[in-house]
Amino acid sequence: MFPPPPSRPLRVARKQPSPRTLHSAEIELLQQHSLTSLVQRELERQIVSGELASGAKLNEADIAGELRVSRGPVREAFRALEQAGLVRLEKNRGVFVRQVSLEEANEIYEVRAALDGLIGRLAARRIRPEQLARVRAIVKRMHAVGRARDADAYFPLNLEFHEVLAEAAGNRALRANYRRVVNELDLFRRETLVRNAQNIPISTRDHEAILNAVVKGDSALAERLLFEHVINSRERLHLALKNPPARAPRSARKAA
Amino acid sequence: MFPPPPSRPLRVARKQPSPRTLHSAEIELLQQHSLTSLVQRELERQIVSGELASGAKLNEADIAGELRVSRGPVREAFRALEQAGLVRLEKNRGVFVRQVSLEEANEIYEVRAALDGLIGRLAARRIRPEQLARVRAIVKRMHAVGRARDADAYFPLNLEFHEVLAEAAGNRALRANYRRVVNELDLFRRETLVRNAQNIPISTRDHEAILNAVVKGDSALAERLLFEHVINSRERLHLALKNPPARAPRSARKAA
DNA sequence: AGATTGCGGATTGTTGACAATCTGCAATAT
DNA sequence: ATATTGCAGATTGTCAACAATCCGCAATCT
Repeated sequence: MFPPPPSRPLRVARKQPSPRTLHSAEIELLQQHSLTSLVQRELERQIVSGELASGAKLNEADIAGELRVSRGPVREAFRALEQAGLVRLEKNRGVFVRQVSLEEANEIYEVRAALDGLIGRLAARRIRPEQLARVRAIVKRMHAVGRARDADAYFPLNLEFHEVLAEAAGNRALRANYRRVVNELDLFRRETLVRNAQNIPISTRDHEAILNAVVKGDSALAERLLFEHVINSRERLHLALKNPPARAPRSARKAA
Repeated sequence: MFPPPPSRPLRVARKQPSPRTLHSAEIELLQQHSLTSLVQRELERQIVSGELASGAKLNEADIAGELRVSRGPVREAFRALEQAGLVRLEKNRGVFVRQVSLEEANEIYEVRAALDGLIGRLAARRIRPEQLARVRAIVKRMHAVGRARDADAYFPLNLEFHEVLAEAAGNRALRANYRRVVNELDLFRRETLVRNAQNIPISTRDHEAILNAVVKGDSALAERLLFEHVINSRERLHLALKNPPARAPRSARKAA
């Protein structure tokens, strides 16, 4: 096992006798973040992007070495990531990328449905014109992608659709909670790797109906449609898991 | 400023040559928790109990000294508490017990309403007999306390009522999210110190109606009633803030 | 007088070292 | 052959020291 080539260091050069003039914005931005927060962000990125597989073990020393940082900030980042639901800590054993079981995912889906319902209710009333334009554009692209049965292209569009609506709801607490829940569900989806192109037309129809409700400002309808959309997504996921489409459905990877 | 008398140490005696026999349960329980998790739990307790006032500054060295622990575990606990929404970190400045503004509280109330709605929907279907008995008993005590206009006694009953329902919903992810949200709201309520005895009868009537819906297993009704109960609580809070009952309403304490 | 600059103490950020625990494997015993 | 014991290396938990930053106050300048 070779030590990976040390990637770009996170460190914000401690001593900065460099005469190069920094614009004040740059200075403040760099000074704002501690090493811990940078490590946290980087690990979060690697986890949600799938670079770090579900269930993978995170070695303190290795990560510290790769990011050119001592173990302290890494440990602090671990504590934050645990609260965020992205990793699991086992005392004296190590930390692992969280594995979300089907049962957990089912529960999380319900929470997400409730939050998405509220998002619909609020967004229908508060969405701003430029946000509405973005949603329209996304749905338009969904149609194109759907005709091509391109599941890989559809996936990020789906995320973006819901992201814009969450923003349009104009409630920061709601958005923060929503993000956390979606992150956890992504952990599960990444593990199961189920992306059924068959469902794209159904999903797109859902999105179109939601968009229409938001356009009309019908908050009750938008709420109901979004809630049901999430629950239906869950059911479609169950079906896909029972009838594995082509690839293996559940690679029950354990910790390394 | 005298150094506070060092309270009981958290430390789980490193070397334990003590011959006293420990029951296996004790051993496992102590070994399970790292100092970090114990510090975290202790600080969380102090914050939600109000021992640490909203906005108070938490000094690493002081806390470490009081708990007989080095600064490392304290810093790790801070990171976890930040993600839990209980403290705010300012780089190179320190950590402070989070202050929840009225605007934030309004947003959080909406999130709580959505989660409580889901709790009602699920609890109406899944509540078990002994949980139902507990809810009945709580509502009964609420009536007694309400007749006495005893706001201090009513407050914990209110918490317990919702806690039991959250448990009855039988969804761990929901319960975890709900707890976090309620914690944040408690932060706000503790700051405003509004406990209006006038509202007890109204609140109790709400709870009774919710209980009836749950008994009937009417999930749609329970969902609606719980959602509206939370929103109405928020409105009552607004009224109480506008018409300060007796004591000063908003003691805008800044950091120490 | 009011604003600015320059210490000095206090506090936070980071690091490396040490202690404790776990894991895997080999040696031994049954 | 199987189970148990006892290392040795690797990994995590904790700590104390060092570096960097911030804050308040006095000295200085305009």
